Amino acid sequence: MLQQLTTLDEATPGALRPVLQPLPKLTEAGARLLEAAAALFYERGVRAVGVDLIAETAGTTKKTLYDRFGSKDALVALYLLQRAHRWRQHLLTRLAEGDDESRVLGVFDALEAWMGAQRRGCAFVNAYAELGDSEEHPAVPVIRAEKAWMRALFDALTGDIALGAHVHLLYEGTIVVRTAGAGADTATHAREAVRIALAAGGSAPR
Amino acid sequence: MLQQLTTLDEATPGALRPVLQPLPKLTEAGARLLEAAAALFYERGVRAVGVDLIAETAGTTKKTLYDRFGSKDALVALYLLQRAHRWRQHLLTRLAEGDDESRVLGVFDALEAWMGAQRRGCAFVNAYAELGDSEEHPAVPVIRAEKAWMRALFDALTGDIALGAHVHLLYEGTIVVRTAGAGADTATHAREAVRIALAAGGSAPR
DNA sequence: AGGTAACCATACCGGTCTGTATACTCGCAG
DNA sequence: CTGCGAGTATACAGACCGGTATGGTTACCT
Repeated sequence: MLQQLTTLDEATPGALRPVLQPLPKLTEAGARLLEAAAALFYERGVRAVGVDLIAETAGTTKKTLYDRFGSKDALVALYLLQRAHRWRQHLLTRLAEGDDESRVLGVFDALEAWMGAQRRGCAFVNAYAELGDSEEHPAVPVIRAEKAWMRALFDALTGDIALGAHVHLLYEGTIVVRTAGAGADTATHAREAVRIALAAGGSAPR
Repeated sequence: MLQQLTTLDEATPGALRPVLQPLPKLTEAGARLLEAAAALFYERGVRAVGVDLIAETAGTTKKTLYDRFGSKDALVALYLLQRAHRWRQHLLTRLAEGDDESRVLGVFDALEAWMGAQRRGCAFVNAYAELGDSEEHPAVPVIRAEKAWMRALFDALTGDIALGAHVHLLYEGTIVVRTAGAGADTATHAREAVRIALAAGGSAPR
């Protein structure tokens, strides 16, 4: 089952295939640049962070940045690609060692653990919001692929398309409300909502 | 009931009170500026739009913009305030003339009608994503108030806090998935999810 | 007639943006 | 020992940013 999940991307349409491509190998300074960019992009937003700051934070120069990544847009896309990679690793690790009663609820546990230290919500939603109407930005397919992957995950975990869609809506809603909302009890309500959805879904969670 | 909803803000904590303040009266050029800013902000994002462009689009000057609004930040906050105002008006109008079977589902119908022509998702979530770590931005309380208002609306419509939270998660998730997701069947799945939540909530929708 | 608020037009400020260019050092493999 | 990839350092281009300053022109109100 988990083996199937880790290769879930290959079952998705061709447009989403690149997401599975292994992350490109980076030089030493390149890795520092991506790490610095990721932290800054997530915390302040991709438009609010300039390449000068990224290079300085990484202890290197703009020259190296452009030699390695070509453009800021490409760096943004790679940042999201790496983040998706890490989130899936975190998720699948948690699901592997989760208790058997419900892997679906395990996703929400993993989300809670993941977001515990991160106050800025979903990096993909944030990036999409900032890209505006530039639909041709290289990060857009990465964002869409991430959402499609999560939806496919819930479909697989619940074994039902409607139920998967329901839980996926709860998943995305949870992130939004936890971030921009006020409620501190979001996690509790989300878990209860998932239980209700699963109970009404007819099939027991696998 | 609807009378109660229209004054829902007054029941919220003091911090959210300013949201109820009537929209300030604008001069002629001021109104054009706000209208131009609203369209540009929503379509391209608040950071991507400069005050020069806003003034030019409105057929006026930066001088007038700063005379009327004081700062770009204040203009952003007012843009969101006006948008919240219009969304609530749209929503309450639709709920008033909705069929009796379920006002909760009516919210999702109103959302569908509202978002039909708008491709950029939730203006509040987008703005929050762009503001980054500047928590002192004047738009932040407007955003939080909007989410709190929607949550309070669902609480009132369902008559149950847990159920209101559940439906609110579905509501926020629907916007995200419809925008950044791929699924075209989001509306159908969302309605079905709401029906399940209501059926399991115990109390019939009012 | 006088005052005032609104508006238009234009120029400017310091700063920042992405991206490029030049010149140098270092380690290493052929 | 030579060539080259990688990295450092600095400077610069051209555009754009939010915000300010100056001045002139309506329209309305008392």
